[in-house]
Amino acid sequence: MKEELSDEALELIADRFRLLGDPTRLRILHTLGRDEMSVSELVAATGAGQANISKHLGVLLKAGIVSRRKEGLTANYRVADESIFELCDTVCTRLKDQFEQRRGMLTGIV
Amino acid sequence: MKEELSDEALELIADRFRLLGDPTRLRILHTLGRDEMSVSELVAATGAGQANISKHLGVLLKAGIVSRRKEGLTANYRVADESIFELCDTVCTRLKDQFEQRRGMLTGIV
DNA sequence: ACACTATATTACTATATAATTATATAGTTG
DNA sequence: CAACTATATAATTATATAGTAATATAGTGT
Repeated sequence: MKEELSDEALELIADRFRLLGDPTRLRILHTLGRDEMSVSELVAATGAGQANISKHLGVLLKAGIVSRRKEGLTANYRVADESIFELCDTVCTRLKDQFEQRRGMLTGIV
Repeated sequence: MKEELSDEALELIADRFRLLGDPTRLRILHTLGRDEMSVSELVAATGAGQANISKHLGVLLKAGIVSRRKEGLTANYRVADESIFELCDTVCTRLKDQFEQRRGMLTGIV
């Protein structure tokens, strides 16, 4: 039996994928890794603008992918949803396989 | 040691996530499931326009997520990259957990 | 050859959103 | 309180892309 997925459910899932479909957000998440970092640390580490980083962090926070801990003036973020690492690993592995396979299609020609 | 991910690598991974970040494409993939279907079958099953389905299938094909088998006039597609099911399951499970957790935050108030 | 059908492509419109600049907010220090 | 700092927000611009209508392409049957 195939479950019926409603349009709303598909929207929710698509939203989550779209969230991960931005290089700057992936850069933020990869830079954070398992550590906690402040906005300015992320700005320094990624080279992106402060407003841009703040906005992306806001998006990730609202989606529950990161958590925020305020401490005085600084805001410290950390990855709250570790499943994103699994997702990225799956995608990365699959992409490597795919390139390997496509490379294989061309060997023996030259 | 944390691997350094280049901007190009992040782009590739983000591209893949962005590909999955569209409800219509998710609908197509979910409708396909493990079966092979023609474009017109997909059009009928999803309710989307023919041109739209064709375009999305083209995108998915170029990305290697589906494969195409032409048979006379009809084009039959099937999911070629089963890892997408794993990705969707992971996201879906995580979203459910998240909603359950957020629901828990509100219980006992009313 | 002609009509018909299935799919792909093109051109267009509308919408979403990433990046940036400027500004607001709020905590800190003198 | 004034100056300073860190972060967030608003407004703007530019770009990407989803959906659609029209058309092209190509296989099928008469």
